[in-house]
Amino acid sequence: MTGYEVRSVISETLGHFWHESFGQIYPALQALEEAGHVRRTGRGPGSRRVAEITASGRARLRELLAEPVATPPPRNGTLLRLFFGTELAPGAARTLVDEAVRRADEALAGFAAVRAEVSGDDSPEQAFRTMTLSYGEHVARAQLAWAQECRDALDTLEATASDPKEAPGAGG
Amino acid sequence: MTGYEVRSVISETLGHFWHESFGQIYPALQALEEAGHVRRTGRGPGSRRVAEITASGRARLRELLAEPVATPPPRNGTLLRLFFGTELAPGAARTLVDEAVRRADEALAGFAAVRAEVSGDDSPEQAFRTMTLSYGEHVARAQLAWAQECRDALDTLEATASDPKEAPGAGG
DNA sequence: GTCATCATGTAAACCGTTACATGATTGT
DNA sequence: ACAATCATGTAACGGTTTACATGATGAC
Repeated sequence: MTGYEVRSVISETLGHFWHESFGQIYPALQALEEAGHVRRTGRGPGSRRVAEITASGRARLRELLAEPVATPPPRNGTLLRLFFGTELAPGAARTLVDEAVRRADEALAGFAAVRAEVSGDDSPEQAFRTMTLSYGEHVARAQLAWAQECRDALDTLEATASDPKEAPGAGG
Repeated sequence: MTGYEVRSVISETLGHFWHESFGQIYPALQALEEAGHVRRTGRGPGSRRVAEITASGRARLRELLAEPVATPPPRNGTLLRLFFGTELAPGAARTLVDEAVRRADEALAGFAAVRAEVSGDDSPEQAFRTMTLSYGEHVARAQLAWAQECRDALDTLEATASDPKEAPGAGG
């Protein structure tokens, strides 16, 4: 694969849970070549340099995969804004929730397409790929359910705000 | 609040979706003071410098909260390792899933404690706080359901690997 | 007295994105 | 011709963590 192809495959196949930019990939490829973890051809047509993993590269991959999972500090911009909901302009909270729905719907549509592609294959590789896919589906569905709950909560909030004396749901 | 307290409140209240380190907080507090967005007392007992938000600070907060939500490129270490499941040592995939279960269980326990604390209050602030809490709960439950699915898939994978001729679930 | 916690700050290191610079190939 | 895409790289910039340095307060 070329560096360019590495990036395509990452965004197409791991896109919903991983990301690498060219600024990471090309220097990494050079370092890996120097370390003997990949072999690269000279420049071919279109300046392409095809890289191939070596035995030591595969060993290094296994080493890295065996390292403990790093859980980076969370930063969820939607929740941060929602937390400060009382400082938001009217309707802004609802917009945030609507955007979350749109993102989750889009994600689910993408996952459905991949599902259709990979179904029928029962190799171990596909089993593992299906697990990562399923994670995305579960989380996206959870986000949709949560968003619906939020919409209801925002309805209640608006109702009580415009009609402070009434108990919510008691009509008016 | 002191910078130290800001950090405590962030990790206690927003901990499941946001994080700030001292290296961010203290320089930020200085910049905010210079910009007139916070007012700070001189050094009190224990060297504490108490900061308070100003009107312009609150305006700035609203400005920042109105900015579009940035969605950083995803990087999920667990899924990355699982994707390369065939390169993993035997049992490593299961360990990853088990760890995910432990993390989700811990998170849910923490959420339950907060739920108990904030229940009964129906102020707008609490409504928004409950939304962020509920997000954590929905996602954590989705992760648990996913993990159970993964365990089943790993069982099937191990069964077919040790007994390649048998159809999965046909007994033997 | 000493330990944990409260408290403030600085600086180096790290990681990663983004913008830039450049050029080949392919389709229209 | 020209645009889109393929392709490789470098460098600046920005945000964050981590480590370090320092000291007060309160509990035991």
